[in-house]
Amino acid sequence: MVAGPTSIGPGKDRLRLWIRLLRASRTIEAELRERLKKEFDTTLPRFDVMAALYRSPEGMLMSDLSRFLLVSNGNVTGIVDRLVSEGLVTRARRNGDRRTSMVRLTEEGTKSFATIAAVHEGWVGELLGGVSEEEARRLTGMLKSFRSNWEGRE
Amino acid sequence: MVAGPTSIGPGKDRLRLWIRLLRASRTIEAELRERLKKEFDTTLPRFDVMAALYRSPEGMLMSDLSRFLLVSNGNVTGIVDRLVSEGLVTRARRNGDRRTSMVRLTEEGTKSFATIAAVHEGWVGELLGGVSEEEARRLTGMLKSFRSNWEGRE
DNA sequence: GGAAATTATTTCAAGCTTAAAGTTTTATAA
DNA sequence: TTATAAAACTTTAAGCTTGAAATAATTTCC
Repeated sequence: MVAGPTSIGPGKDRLRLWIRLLRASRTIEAELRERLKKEFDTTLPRFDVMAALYRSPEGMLMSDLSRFLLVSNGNVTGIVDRLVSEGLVTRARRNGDRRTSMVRLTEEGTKSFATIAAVHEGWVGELLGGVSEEEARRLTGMLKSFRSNWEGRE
Repeated sequence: MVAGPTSIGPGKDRLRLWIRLLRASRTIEAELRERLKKEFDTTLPRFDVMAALYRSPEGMLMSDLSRFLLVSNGNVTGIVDRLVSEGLVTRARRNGDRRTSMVRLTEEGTKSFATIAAVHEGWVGELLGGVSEEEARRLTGMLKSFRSNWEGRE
């Protein structure tokens, strides 16, 4: 998936784009993962879950998290389990629907995330330093559009 | 890593770009992974390794593979182990340097990959259909540049 | 009301992934 | 030489990831 096109033809430019896209995101992701580990002894998936919860102080259901983060249900279960055992997150059973539980950041989790997020934003700024803010806005716009074609069919 | 910015400020546009980039590649990657599983009973990492080997009929060392695919050494060991056990790849010890072994596609592996790659290219064309070929070339160019800033330091 | 379907979540097995530690082989250099 | 370092690779432990199966609670509808 990270290799170059194996043939030439009509789809060639889109294939090249996809390979670039994947290499770029993997490279940046690897660097961020390494720094999160070294500087804060945490992981990207934990960071992702905490980021989602930080935006929803009222809490999120497990299924909200999995939908929002584009990962499977079972995956979220494990990550939340670990965050709970580290005291960064709570799972509160609900009276209304006893199948579900509300996941929230603890006070410690909130403080911890705020610290990490500030540094993280700086890292991203650094790693994407080759793109001007203006160019970043244009690229963002392009990326916004290109999913709509096929997503949400079936 | 997939959530939106948690603050506003100077790095905001780059952070937005990074989040878009990651969401886009994760969405496409997930779709491709699912199709590879359903249609060919294989996985993305296996496909990646085979794609790399397909470009190098003379073979690749394990370390070549790991460098090219941007993954760790130990990771490649496991994937190649499975490909070998499936008869798609061979590991040939070398006379010159007995620490290393040359990894090559078998005849079956070559045929299998060619089939899958053709279909795969079509999928990418479909999934990136919202981007014109012209636009794809421009985006590719932009992505090409934006790593050079920080990569290869230290 | 009660069977049947749906929804929310967890569990499980298999595989992917990394960093770190271990093994074997080759290169360096005193 | 022959110790020491370096290189190539594998192994290991821990965690991430998925899809499928299992569990439990709620809703639907006869």
